[in-house]
Amino acid sequence: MNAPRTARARARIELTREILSTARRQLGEAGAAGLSLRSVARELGMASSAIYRYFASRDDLLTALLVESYTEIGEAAEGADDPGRAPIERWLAVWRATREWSLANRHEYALLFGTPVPGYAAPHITAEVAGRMPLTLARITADAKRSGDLSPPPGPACDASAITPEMRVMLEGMEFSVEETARLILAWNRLVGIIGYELHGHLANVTADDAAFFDYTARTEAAFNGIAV
Amino acid sequence: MNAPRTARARARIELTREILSTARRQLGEAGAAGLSLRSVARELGMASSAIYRYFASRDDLLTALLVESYTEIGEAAEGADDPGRAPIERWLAVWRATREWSLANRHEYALLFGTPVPGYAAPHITAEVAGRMPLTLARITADAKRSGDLSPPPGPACDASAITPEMRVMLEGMEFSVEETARLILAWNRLVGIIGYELHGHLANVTADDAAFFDYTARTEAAFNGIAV
DNA sequence: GTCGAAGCAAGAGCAGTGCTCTCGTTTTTG
DNA sequence: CAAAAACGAGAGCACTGCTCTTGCTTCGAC
Repeated sequence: MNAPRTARARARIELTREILSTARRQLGEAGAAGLSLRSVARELGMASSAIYRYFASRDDLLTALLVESYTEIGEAAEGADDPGRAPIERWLAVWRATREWSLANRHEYALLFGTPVPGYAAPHITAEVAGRMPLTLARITADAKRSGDLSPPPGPACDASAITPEMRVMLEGMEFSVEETARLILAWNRLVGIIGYELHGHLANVTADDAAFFDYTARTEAAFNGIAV
Repeated sequence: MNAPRTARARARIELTREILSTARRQLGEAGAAGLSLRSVARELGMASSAIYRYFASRDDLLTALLVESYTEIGEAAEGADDPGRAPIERWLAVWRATREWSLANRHEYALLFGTPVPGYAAPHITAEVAGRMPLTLARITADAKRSGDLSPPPGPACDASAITPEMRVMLEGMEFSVEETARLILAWNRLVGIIGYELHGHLANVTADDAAFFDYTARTEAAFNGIAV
C-alpha cells in the first residue's frame, strides 16, 4: 500500500473520488443513459476536458461504477447472512437483502444485469467482485450440506460437460455435485431474473404483491436447492 | 379494414414501412443505443426532420420496433408448438425456438427484456402481443392437465393474493390453481432470464455448453411445472 | 373546376453529447 | 535550478434528438 507522497497525487485520488461520487449520483437519478460526462464536470465546476485526465472515456467511468455496484450488492448479500441461523433463514435474508438493494438502486441493477450499454465486455476485472453475491448463496448451501440438512428433490440430470472447470474452482472446497452446482447457477439466475422482472415492469399486470411473490420465489428456489423449510 | 384511398395515403404507409425496416436493420446492427433517427433518414435519402411526420419521436420508433419484436418472438414460440406431440416435446420445442430467436435477434431481445432505454412504459398496447410467448407455455401445460398428464412435485404454497385477477382472466378456461399459475410465471421468467444470462455474458465463465445447459434448464422447469419426461 | 386547407419535404437552427487538440500554468523530479 | 511531467481551460469537430419556418404538392369541399 503506497501512500500518496505528493500533494498532486493526493489531489488526484481525491478528485477521482469526487468525480465517481457525483457520477454515481447522476446515475441514480437519470440512469446510465442520462449520465453525462459534461454534466458531471459542470457540477464539479471544471472543464469537461479535464475529466479525461481521470477517466479515459465515458465507458471507463461506467465500468468504475459497475465495479462499485458489484461490490455493493455483494456486501449487501454478505452482510445479510448470519451463519449462526438456520439455512432457510439465511437464504431468505440474502434474497431479501439483494432485492432491497436492487429496488433502492435500480439504475445500478440495470447497469449490472440489464442490457450492456456500450460494447464493453468488462472481463476478468469484475469476475472476482461479481461473484460475491452468488457465492453467498453457495456458502449457505454448502453449510447446509455439511450439517446434513441438504435434501434436494429429484430432477433432470445435468451433464458435467455443460459447466466450466472454472466454476468448480470457484466453488472449491464446497464439494458440490454437478446437479447441485447447476441448481445453484439457476438459483442465482432466478434471484437476478425475478428482480429484473419486477424492476422492468414485466410483473405489472401479473403480480399483485411483489414482495409476497418474491418470497414465494425465494422459498421455491430454496426447496429446489435442497434447503428445507 | 379501410384501404388507402388516396395516393398520398398509400405513399404514407409505404414510407412508414420503409422507415421501420431500415430502423430495424440498424437496430440489429448497432443496438438500440446506436439507432439514430438521422442515420435512418440519411439512408432513405430524406431530411431528418421528415421522419417526424411519421414517428413523433425516437422513442416512438423504438416502441414500434418493440411491438414488432414482441410479435416475432410470439410467432416463433407459437410456430414451434405442435399440439399433436407429447407435452415435454412441445415444451422443449417452444423453449428452443424462443432461445434461437433471441440468439438471432439479440438486440431485439435486449429491447424487449433488457433495460428500458428511455422512460416509456409501453402500457396496455403491448399487453396483448407480449403475452403470446408465455401463453404458449400455458397452453401446453393446460393441455397436459386436461389429459391427466400433469404431475407437479410438491413445493411452497403461494398466496392467491400475490397474483392479480388480470392474470386469472388471461389464463381463462385453463383452470389453473394458484400454485400452477405461479409456477407458470416462474417458467416464463426463467426462459427469459436464462437467455438473458447467456446473451449478456453472465454465463461466460460458468457454462461450457450453453445449449446443453439451456436444455437442462428447460427440462428442470418442465418438471417443476408438472410436465413429465 | 377552383381554392383554401391540410399534408409534406427540406433546411436552418438550438441545445446537448463524447472526445481531441492546443496552450499556458503548476507541480514534481533529477 | 532547470527539464519534464501533470494539469485545467477553452476551442473545435462530428454527431445526436428535436423544433420551426418556408415553400410546394395533394386533397376535399364548394
